[in-house]
Amino acid sequence: MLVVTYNVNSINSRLDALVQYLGERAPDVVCLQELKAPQDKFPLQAIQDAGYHALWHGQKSWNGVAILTREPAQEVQRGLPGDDTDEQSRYIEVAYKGILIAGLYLPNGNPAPGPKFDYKLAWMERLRLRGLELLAQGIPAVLAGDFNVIPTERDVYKPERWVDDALFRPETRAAFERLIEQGWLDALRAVHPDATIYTFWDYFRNAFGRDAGIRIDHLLLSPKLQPALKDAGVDKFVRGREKPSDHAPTWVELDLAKVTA
DNA sequence: ATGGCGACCATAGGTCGA
Repeated sequence: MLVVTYNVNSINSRLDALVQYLGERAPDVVCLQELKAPQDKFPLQAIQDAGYHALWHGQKSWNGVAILTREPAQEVQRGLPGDDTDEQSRYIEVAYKGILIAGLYLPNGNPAPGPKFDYKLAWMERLRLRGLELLAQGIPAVLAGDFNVIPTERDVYKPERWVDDALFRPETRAAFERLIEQGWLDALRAVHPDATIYTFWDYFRNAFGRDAGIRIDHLLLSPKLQPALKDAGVDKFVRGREKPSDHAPTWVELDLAKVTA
C-alpha cells in the first residue's frame, strides 16, 4: 500500500499537477495539506474522476486537510482533540483497510517567540496526547503530514540559518522527539539513515536548483505498522515541474500482510 | 537586515507561508 503526504499549497491551484501525479503513481492513500479552500470549494468531481474518494476539512483562505483513498474510507476524527476553541482546519483521521491514517498540518509557528509559536507548541502537545491514545488503542497507525518540524541538523541545508526559526528551535525539536519516544518511527529516516533528504524548497533564490531544502513532511509509523515498512522516499520530480507546490510528495510503501496483529 | 515567490482576499497591496 502506497501512502503519500503532499502539501499542495492550494488544492485548486495544484489540481492539474495533483491529477497528473495520481495517474502516474497510483497511490492508495494521499494526505493533502494546505487546501486553501473552504469546504464547498474542494474539487471533488475532479478527484473522483481521477479514481479517488475524499474526506476533507476545508477552511477559507488558509490551512485545510484532506485524505484521498482508492476505496471509501471511514472518518474517525475531524480536528485535533484537546482545544474546543481551535478553529483551524489542520487534522483529520480515517480508518482504511485496517489502518488508522492521521493527516495533519502542524502550525508553522513563526515568528518565534510569540503567540504563533505558543500555538504551535500547544498543538504539538495535543498531538502527543492523541498519539498516546492511538498507541493505547493498539491500532496500526500512521501520522502523515506537513509537521513544520526539521528534526535534526542533517534535515536542513544550512542549519545555522535556522536556529531561531520556529521549524528548528530546540523546543520544536524536543516536542517532536517526545512523539518519537512514544514509539512512532520516522519512516524516511529509518529507510535512509544517512541520506540527505528534503521535502520542501522555498520559491525564492532558486532554492530548488541549489537543493537548498528542508525535511519537514513526515510519515510516522506506530509499532504495529513498523514491520510492514518496505520503502520510503520523496517524489522530488514533482517539485521540478511547472507551477509546483513548494513541497514534494513524500511516501511510504507498506506491506499490509506484515502488520502486527 | 531585507527580499525574493506564490497564494489568499473586501483584487490592491497587506498577510501568510517556511
